[in-house]
Amino acid sequence: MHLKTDFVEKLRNSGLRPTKQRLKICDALFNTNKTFHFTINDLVKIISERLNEKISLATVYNTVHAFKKKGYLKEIAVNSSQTYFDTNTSIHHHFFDEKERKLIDLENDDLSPIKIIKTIPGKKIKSVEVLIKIDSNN
Amino acid sequence: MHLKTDFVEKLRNSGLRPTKQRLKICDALFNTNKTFHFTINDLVKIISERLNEKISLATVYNTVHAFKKKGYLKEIAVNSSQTYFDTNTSIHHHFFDEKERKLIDLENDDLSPIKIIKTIPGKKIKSVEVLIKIDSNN
DNA sequence: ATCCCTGCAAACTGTTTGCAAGGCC
DNA sequence: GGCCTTGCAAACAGTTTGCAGGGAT
Repeated sequence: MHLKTDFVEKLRNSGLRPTKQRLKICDALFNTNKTFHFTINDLVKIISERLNEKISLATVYNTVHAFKKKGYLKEIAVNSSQTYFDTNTSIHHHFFDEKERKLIDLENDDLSPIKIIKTIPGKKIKSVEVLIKIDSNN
Repeated sequence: MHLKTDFVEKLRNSGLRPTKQRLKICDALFNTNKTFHFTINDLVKIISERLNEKISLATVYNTVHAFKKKGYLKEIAVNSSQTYFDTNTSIHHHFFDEKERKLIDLENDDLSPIKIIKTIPGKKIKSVEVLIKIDSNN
């Protein structure tokens, strides 16, 4: 588990002031061993329900974007109605459960390696994302 | 190239009435040998600029969704700010040029085959999408 | 003291919906 | 005639922005 002082340092090191709100958001996002996936809405709910705190929506957006820019969060393209974020910033891929509207990590071994043969002149690859949509059997 | 009567039949066969608006949209989307990628906005522009026609936004949305439901269009998850559609409904993957905001098809040979080892109990795979974001070299 | 950050409300973008008028069968 | 479709405007959801007050350094 992480200590509050870790977060303070983490923020300071990235040039972000360790405000009360940002520390709460760190607490909600990173104070766990496992990575997780969330929308802004999820995060607001977690903050208000689990941490019993109220942080302005604008601040949550600001902070999530700041964290993304600093590389602490990754954005996942799922569909156009909601933006999903992932606390696991390493290269990995996802299942998306359409019914539950939830992302599930794929480990490296869960997928054959992806080799891209085609290249586009003057362009370089920035990211490779595999999204596997799943649904109930019935 | 397609004849107008082809579109009339196509629509009728899928239980959609061949209205003037839908035929125009067919004309804009399918009257070409090559597949293409578009947002609703792109489509509205094409209709008004190239075909010199004005179709209500609601109708464009209705029609695109109807075509998608009938399997004539595929939706591509790129990011959360805009929905992209593809007239190529076969299984294939994409580059997304972040600067140009444009999709580029990958042919089957352009990518190593994707094997998914992991399974989720009670769930089946509905689709597999690979999105490769690219950007300028400099 | 300075500059950054927060919170509120208003604004904005892309999309959906309700409903009356019109078009297809 | 009956039902489907269109078009407009209003509504809506998620996100962004402007700005005044508050907090960190």
